[in-house]
Amino acid sequence: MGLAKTELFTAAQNELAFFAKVFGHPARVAILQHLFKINTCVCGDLVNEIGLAQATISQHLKELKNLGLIQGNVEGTSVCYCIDKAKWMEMKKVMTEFLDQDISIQTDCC
Amino acid sequence: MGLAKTELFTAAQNELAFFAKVFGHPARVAILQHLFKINTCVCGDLVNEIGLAQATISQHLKELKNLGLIQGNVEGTSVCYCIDKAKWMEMKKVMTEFLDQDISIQTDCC
DNA sequence: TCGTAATATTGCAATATAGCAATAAATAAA
DNA sequence: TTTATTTATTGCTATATTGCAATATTACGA
Repeated sequence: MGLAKTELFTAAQNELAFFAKVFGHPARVAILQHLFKINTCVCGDLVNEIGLAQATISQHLKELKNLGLIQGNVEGTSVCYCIDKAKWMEMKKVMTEFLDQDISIQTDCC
Repeated sequence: MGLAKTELFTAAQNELAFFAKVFGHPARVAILQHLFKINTCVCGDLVNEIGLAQATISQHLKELKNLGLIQGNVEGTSVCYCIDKAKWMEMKKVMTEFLDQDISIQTDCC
């Protein structure tokens, strides 16, 4: 029904899926990459950088902010966004543990 | 319109989003973890392991297979699934590069 | 105060996703 | 050949997501 049965899974599995979902759209990937590349707060130019409408960018930023991966600081009429490094590290740990689960496996079956 | 404007983004950004999207559901996370944990082909018991209906599991397996992360080998009446290690490594590289982009950043702004 | 600029929110349409019952397909066993 | 077992597919419903135009909000500057 378009609704994941989260109660069937562990908190860790749901958390990982939640993080991964936010990366599941190229616009959010592009936003995060731009924030890292610029290495400073970004006020406004994301709409020009990425070709989507202002309302759409605002929505994607909201999702990233809700997850805690970015922070928004009001500065006059504009809002400056930057990566929340602590949250990024937390997310990275969760993702890396998942990605590295192949390391403990020695044998092959197929 | 429920449709990502992929043409606005680079191939790398779209590829990453494509990989991430498949991890964006706890059932697929659980399936992959089970395959790693068992460390052998899995024939059938995924439906019991995870609490979803057989048709639903089959759909999730199909998505993982389409992406190339798992292989399905027919064995009698059942189909045995296992991780495709080569594809897993390829995916891991793409994801890790994205996750590690914070390493090159020294300063902080906010 | 009024106008301007930047961002957020609302409301809508179109498409995507998740889930499952029912059914189909494939193969092994009797 | 018939039956049982296992997995895939179909068809459907409900919810989620993406995108944008229009509008609201907020704060600065004249």
